Amino acid sequence: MLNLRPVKLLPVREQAAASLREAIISQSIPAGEVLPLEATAKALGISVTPVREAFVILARDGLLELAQNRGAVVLGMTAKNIREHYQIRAALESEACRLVCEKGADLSEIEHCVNHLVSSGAENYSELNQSFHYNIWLASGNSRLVTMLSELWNGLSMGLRTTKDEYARKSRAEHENIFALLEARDAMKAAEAMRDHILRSMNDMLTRYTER
Amino acid sequence: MLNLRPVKLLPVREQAAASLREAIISQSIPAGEVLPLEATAKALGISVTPVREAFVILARDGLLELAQNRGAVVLGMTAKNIREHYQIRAALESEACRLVCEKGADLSEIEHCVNHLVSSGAENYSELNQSFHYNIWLASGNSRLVTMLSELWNGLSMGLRTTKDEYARKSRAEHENIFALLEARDAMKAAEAMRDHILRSMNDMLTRYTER
DNA sequence: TTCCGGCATAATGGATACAATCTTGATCAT
DNA sequence: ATGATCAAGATTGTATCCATTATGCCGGAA
Repeated sequence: MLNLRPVKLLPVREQAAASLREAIISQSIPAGEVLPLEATAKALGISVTPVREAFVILARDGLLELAQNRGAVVLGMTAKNIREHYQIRAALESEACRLVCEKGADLSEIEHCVNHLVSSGAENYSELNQSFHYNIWLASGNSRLVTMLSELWNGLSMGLRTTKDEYARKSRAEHENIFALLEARDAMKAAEAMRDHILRSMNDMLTRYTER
Repeated sequence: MLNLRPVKLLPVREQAAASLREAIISQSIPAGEVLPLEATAKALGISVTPVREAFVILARDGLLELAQNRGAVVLGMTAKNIREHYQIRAALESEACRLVCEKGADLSEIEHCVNHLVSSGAENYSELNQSFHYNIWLASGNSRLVTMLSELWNGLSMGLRTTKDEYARKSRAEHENIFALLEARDAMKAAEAMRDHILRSMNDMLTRYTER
């Protein structure tokens, strides 16, 4: 018989964290705002306990600050924030490249992503881009690295999607270059290329955020 | 008049997290154990609400796993765990060195630590070592990096203190070398030296953990 | 007017009690 | 021995309650 029982979803704290994350990075909730405990619980249709846990998660993700007796303050995307975020990503992702080279990991998934990125149009660029990076993290074999980078990605990178074609084209070329270096198992150069790739997109974001 | 009111300590959730962290990394609580909610709350002399938040914190630190409806499971210090931990530290700390060089940060605090490390005995090696690393993080100017590395340090490095003199001597020489490269503002070499330093201590830890 | 201090309100941090759901282990029949 | 049933215990989420603390307003003094 068909089992129609609803699948067990993520814990409520995770769902709440996801909802709030979405709202914060899309700036539906402006920076500086404080999130009242009961009000947000009511708004999400849940009780306060999982909301507290969600606040802890988001604070660890760098999206909130839990100030003493003053509640959860939404942190804005200041230039400093963006810079710090990308510097950390650069460090971790270049380490991932190094590990991939050193352990001679399988590259077929990564190659797949690169090929799609080159051939397909720009409409699903964002997903393919994420997929490319994610598969490198996976291939590094360091699961802790994967979770940390996933959290970072959710924390800010998701809210800072590149839309300009110009950037997408540059990115694509860099992806091909990185893949070639991974294939050559050149740990140093691959790590350096990834670092440059991420720091360049950091600069793109910074100009986009300051020029408006 | 003298103010004898007790200073406001950290939130209870942080204290609880610290206590449990200590217990886990010192292996007072063996790996695989599950931490019952009410029992731990009672053991810590607090209520369950902050304990839940502490569990979330420790799960993010990689010391616990929050399994669906099965509570908080203590994760052990397997070789894989240690390797992943140090690889991430290596990435972040070498990035810190790079940033210190690039921005030409003030090195006086770091120099101070090195001098003390060289001159003083081995009894307080651990604190001086931590202080050396911490001041590099600070000098990088990336506050997010500081918090992440602090959490990592609390998560595992604290529980894996080096005691052997042999290691301490090697470490000291490496610290001097790193400082010299920082002073020379040689970002590449300083980053590489820090990376090697941390990966070497990783290997020391791995042999210590597998040889017993 | 401007600045300072006290007071009242409101919200947080934490405690506690409780309902519902899930895991688990033991019992029992096949 | 194997497999299903079922009861006990734990977790997850809900609902309040209380003490402490931040904050804003108001009034008085310089």
